[in-house]
Amino acid sequence: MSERRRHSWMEIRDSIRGLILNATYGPGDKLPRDEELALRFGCARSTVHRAMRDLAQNGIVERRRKGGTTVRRDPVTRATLDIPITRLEVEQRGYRYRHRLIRQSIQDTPPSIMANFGFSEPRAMLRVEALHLADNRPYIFEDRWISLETVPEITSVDLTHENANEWLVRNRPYSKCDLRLYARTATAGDRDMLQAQEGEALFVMERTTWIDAAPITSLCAVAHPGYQLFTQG
Amino acid sequence: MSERRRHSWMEIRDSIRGLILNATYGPGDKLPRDEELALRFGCARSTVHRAMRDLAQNGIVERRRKGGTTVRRDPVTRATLDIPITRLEVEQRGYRYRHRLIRQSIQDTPPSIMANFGFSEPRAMLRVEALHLADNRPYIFEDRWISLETVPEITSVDLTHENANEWLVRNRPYSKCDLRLYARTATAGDRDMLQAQEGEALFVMERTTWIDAAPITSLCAVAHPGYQLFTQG
DNA sequence: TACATTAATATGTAGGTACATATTCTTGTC
DNA sequence: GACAAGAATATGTACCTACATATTAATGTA
Repeated sequence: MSERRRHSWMEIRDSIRGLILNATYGPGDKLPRDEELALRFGCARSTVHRAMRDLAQNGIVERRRKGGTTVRRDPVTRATLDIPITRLEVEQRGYRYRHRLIRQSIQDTPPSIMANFGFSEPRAMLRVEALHLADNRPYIFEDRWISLETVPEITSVDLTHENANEWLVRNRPYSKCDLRLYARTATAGDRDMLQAQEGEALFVMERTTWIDAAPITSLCAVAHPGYQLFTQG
Repeated sequence: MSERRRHSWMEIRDSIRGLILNATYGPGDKLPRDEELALRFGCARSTVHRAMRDLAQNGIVERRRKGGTTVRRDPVTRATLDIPITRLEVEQRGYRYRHRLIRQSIQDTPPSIMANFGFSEPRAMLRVEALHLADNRPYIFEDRWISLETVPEITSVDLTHENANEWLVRNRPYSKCDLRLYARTATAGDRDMLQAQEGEALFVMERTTWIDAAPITSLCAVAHPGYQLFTQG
């Protein structure tokens, strides 16, 4: 009698989302337990769980052990940004990539970098300033600080040849990454470095990474005028 | 004899990542099948699968049915951006939120919006221009186009009271979202609208959403000078 | 050789059981 | 009433089996 067809977790997810959409469960409401929903939908709890994980990941619901599942009170637009290594980005646009090391020295971290890492005291780090070029035109200028404690090998890498961006991404995975994006007006310094008109709007990406609690690198990347960052998918 | 302790998928994930990091498997290499790895690590295939899903999601490996798992040739920095509804963003910063409808009319889509949606022909859509304010100071100006076919009810919503941003996010879930971020120089129009100095750098977010293949909305949001977008987590 | 058909295979998913873990709720003690 | 200890409970995970599905590889046919 009870026709037990197999339900895909995406079907279940859409059903649950439907319940939220048609206001059966509104923002802040508690959803039934997984087991209860499984019974109701005629599927296994693991399938409901799979669906719920997806909804939670997409910011639709929040889940807490024992606390149950609640509909998020504040919907968000959640987007995944892929920031490829710069060489690849340049090559994918059909340009020839080049890279120029501008400066490299060991310095104490300034307040901005301390803030990014959450340091209360300055620390000595390797500061690397480099320019990425696309067909010999400036593409991105990066001012990067690298932890000497977490990444001691970096001092023996020839950064004129291999750039720090690539070396780190290939050799130091990170477990945490903070990203900060904003617009900045080009200064006189940018004019020479990025061939930007003074006063032109520049896109800035600040990125700080850690492996567990250990700081790896913090950088401020300023893109050439006209640069766009986008998601696909 | 064979001590079969339970392995968490995160342990397994870290082990696999370790294999990639210490160059046992380099970029482009094919990893062993899940089953083989499960045997090697002494855990269930499902645990390896769980670990692999995480690695795939974070851009470390790529998986294809029958094709197997390969180490991504081009590492990426993957970050999740949460863009809350603007009212919440304002209120979380401790300001009082207000919203002003500037203009509202039905127009044919211009080329830029057609490009965002992938239209080859212009279509009539509802264009809504609105300003979000924080403590009566301009916060974000949005120029939004809403599909009349996908969202017919929108014409009967009073957008002076409830803003389109919130109405849509609460009433129209999207299955696909394209995001485009860049910097733009303030024009004379921005000066009045956003109280920006002419020539100042402004942060722009373009966002286009669909439900399945049906277009919902495409908007261009220009933030006040000094605005920053960041991830946390 | 070119192309369609079929077999082989690695990942993906559904269902189920048992237990782990993090909270919340309850109860006891002062 | 305040606080600590313990019970209750919803989600999270590990393991297993059986199939589903998407591709690649192999095979057959013109």
